[in-house]
Amino acid sequence: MTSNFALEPPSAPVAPVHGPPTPLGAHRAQARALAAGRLRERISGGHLAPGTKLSEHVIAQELGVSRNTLREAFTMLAEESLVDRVPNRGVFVAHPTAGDVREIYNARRIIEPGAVLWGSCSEQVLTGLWSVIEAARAARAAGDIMGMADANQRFHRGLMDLTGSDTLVTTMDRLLARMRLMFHSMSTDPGFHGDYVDRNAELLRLLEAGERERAAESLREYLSFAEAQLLDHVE
Amino acid sequence: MTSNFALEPPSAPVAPVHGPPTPLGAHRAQARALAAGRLRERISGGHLAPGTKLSEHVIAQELGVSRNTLREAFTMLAEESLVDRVPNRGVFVAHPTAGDVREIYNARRIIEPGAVLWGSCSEQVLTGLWSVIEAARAARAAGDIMGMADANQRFHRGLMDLTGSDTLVTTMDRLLARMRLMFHSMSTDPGFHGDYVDRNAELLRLLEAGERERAAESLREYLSFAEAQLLDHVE
DNA sequence: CCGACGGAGATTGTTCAACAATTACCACCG
DNA sequence: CGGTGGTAATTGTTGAACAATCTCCGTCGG
Repeated sequence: MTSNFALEPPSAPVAPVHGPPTPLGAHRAQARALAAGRLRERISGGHLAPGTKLSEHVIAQELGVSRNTLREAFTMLAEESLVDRVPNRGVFVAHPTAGDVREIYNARRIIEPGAVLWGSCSEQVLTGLWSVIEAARAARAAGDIMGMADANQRFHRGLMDLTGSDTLVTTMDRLLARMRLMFHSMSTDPGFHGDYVDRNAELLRLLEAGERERAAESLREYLSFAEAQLLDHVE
Repeated sequence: MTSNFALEPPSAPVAPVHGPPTPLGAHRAQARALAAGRLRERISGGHLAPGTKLSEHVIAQELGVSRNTLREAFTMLAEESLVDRVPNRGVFVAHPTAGDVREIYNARRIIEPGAVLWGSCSEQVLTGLWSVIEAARAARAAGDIMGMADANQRFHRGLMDLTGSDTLVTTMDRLLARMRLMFHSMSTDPGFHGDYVDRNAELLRLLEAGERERAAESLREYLSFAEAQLLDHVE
């Protein structure tokens, strides 16, 4: 049980070692990532309700992977806060509470206005954002609630492209994935994503006009409003 | 090989299931978290140089865990970007490039000034930050380079407490952990963390005085300066 | 001398089977 | 009706096994 873990030579704490020569081929099936992806889809898609227990034996069989591989997938999803791991009890689809809503919006109220205020507005990113607005309008015209919600999430994710940081894009992706968990319990609510489209468009207009402070402040209000609306539905 | 994955009933996509009854005891040893923690220490502490290959067989033996458990730990560390996983080649201690430096600072230039500009300055957080400044000054007086670097990191981590968001605190923790990987290659540089102490103190003074915009802008300049300095050393 | 070729050995990706510890379920009993 | 005990199921972890892949090294040909 006493593991010394003496990998490095005592005389030279930082040994000069050459890293991964070249990140080449990656053909062999990566069961872990595939399993995690399948579960992610199911969870984000609302096919697995929050709180659902994910039995190792059952899911492993359904996904066609071994229990060990599935456990690695669970480890990934747990790090993404998509599932909760309760020791000796199992893995459960995350069940966001009111506290989680506040937590998520506390984060969004920093990074989204930050991206708007300090990001770099490349032509490419802006046109991308406008195309998302267009998709949202089309969805609204078609009365496609799911499409509106989806476009709204893509818009906020797209804001992170202003930062040029993969870290922030990933952080936002995970935040939005957690939000999706809640949406599926209330997506039937008519007009829930109603005027978001116009507010997003207005935000983008301000941003393009160089009125960043106004855009950021507007976004912060928007987020607080959305948070309050969400908290109402979570009680 | 064809896995249907038909857990949920087709008629009721969102099945009502009760979540984890109560997140109670957690006594049984969690080898995975312990192994990940040990490795995290070794990596962040600079005892494992960037690029070092982490052999499953060797590390598993040294940590006293099975190869499967170690793999779960690797999965955690990979999600934290502390190690790189190269398919069929192995796991390597992350080796930040110049691009990674830019990536990290692009993120920090958003969330840190965001926290300063929009966070809530509770008395508790402010005194905490002042105590970190104090520790930094003590370290500087003692000529303790490591202590200064450590206090500097604790300061920037402490800024995230202004946001009240665990997500952002965790994000910053991971960014700083990646930064540490680079520092160990250059920590001997005299005066590398020299005037950071005073700049942090000035930042905190501005924040306390309610001059948030000035504080945020000052922090952004500071971060760009640090980034440039770091990029010099990475070539 | 140098580079292509090839094969043996080591390492990773994944699975399976097993066991102790813990939990869940349920019948029994006061 | 509530506590109690026991059995079955589940999780945490291990060890061994196997195919696929990579690494290394010696050989051969130019």
